[in-house]
Amino acid sequence: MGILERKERNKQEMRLMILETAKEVFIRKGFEKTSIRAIAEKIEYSPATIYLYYKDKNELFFAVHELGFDKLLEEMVAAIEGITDPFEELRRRGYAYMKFAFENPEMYDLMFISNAPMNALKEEENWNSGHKCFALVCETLQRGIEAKQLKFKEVEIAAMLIWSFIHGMVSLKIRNRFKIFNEQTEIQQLMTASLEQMIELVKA
Amino acid sequence: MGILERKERNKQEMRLMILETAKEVFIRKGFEKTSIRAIAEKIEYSPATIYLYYKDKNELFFAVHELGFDKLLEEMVAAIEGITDPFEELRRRGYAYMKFAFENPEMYDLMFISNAPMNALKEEENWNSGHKCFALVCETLQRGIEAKQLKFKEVEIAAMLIWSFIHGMVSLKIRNRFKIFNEQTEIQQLMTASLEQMIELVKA
DNA sequence: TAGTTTTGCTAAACAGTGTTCATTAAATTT
DNA sequence: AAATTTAATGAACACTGTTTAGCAAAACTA
Repeated sequence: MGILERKERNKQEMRLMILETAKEVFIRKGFEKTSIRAIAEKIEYSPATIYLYYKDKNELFFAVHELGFDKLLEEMVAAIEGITDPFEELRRRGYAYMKFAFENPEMYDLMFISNAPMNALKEEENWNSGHKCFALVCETLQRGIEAKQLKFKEVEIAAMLIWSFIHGMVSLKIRNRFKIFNEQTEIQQLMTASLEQMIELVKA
Repeated sequence: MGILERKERNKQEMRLMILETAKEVFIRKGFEKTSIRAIAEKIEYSPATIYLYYKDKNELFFAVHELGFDKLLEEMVAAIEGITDPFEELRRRGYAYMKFAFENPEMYDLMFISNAPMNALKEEENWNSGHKCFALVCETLQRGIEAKQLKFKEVEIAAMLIWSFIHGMVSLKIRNRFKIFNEQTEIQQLMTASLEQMIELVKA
């Protein structure tokens, strides 16, 4: 039955085309300003067609946000290449996370700030994309705690504290709240210094 | 010229009515889902009338977000009533900030997560509402540093670190990213424990 | 091969959004 | 009483996400 296979292949190709176009438009124009119609025009299909492949806009952008997690995961793995010291791992992963956010602000926004992808997540499902990244950080923290290099006792608390801090910093930057600082303050520099300070604070 | 005065008064009353109604609708339905038309219906005026008092939706919600800052400021001041120890001040203000976010999640969202109010802020203007709150925290931190109760040397770094951490935690909660944790994890409890851990970490 | 069914797609519409503007009705001034 | 200023609006514009009836082309069946 080669026909069915070809059809399935075409379907997947179409899904991919929509997905990549959505990603491209979304990164260029931002999530809020990206319309289904704009994506449809770019792939030269009618807007209604998109709804044959994705349930709604939230579901489409959930798929896009998963692409972001693939990339982040990759970079979080690459960040500790050749490293064995858990503490150094933590530092590198902290910087890698921040770097990702700086280089892909729109994608970071969709992944960790925007409501869209979480609205597509049904109550009983769990957030697999998130889980994988989170597990990596937890492993690093766990080893750091076991090696007594960190002033933490519980991984959960450590994970929440570290993640919240970096996410807070990055999201305040992305959503423009660092206007609160003095005009001449070099924000990016201050962010790096804060991350360094945080690393210093958790060192046992 | 009593007529002109009455007119000015009426104008201010109208602005206030729009503002308070906007606040009410927004807190109930969330920012994105609050429409100018819904506010107009509630005050029994046409949607166009709102545009005679506020330039656009962003400007109206900028005004609403300022109400939030008035309240937060109040609570940040009240939080340290009768306290003189800078370290205890920091703890109380940390909890007060978190409590505010918990009790007014929609308002917190508008104040610190949503794009809307910052879009209403012209490039040359500065964010006064934010500044006042920020100054309070900086004072507390400054005194803590001077009293050598904190492991910080620079207020800017301290402020960014502490604020980013609490904001990160609160915003990850509000935007549903703590789904990343185990299902049975008691998030609110973990958040308190993390805040306590953080306070412990910065203690000199 | 001819007829039937299935598939993939779309035009058009629905119900909503923020925003603008000519027009009206009322209040104020002359 | 007439002219002017002001406040408010109805109706429209240009969008948005989403649904649905209908239409060709492809696939299947006789």
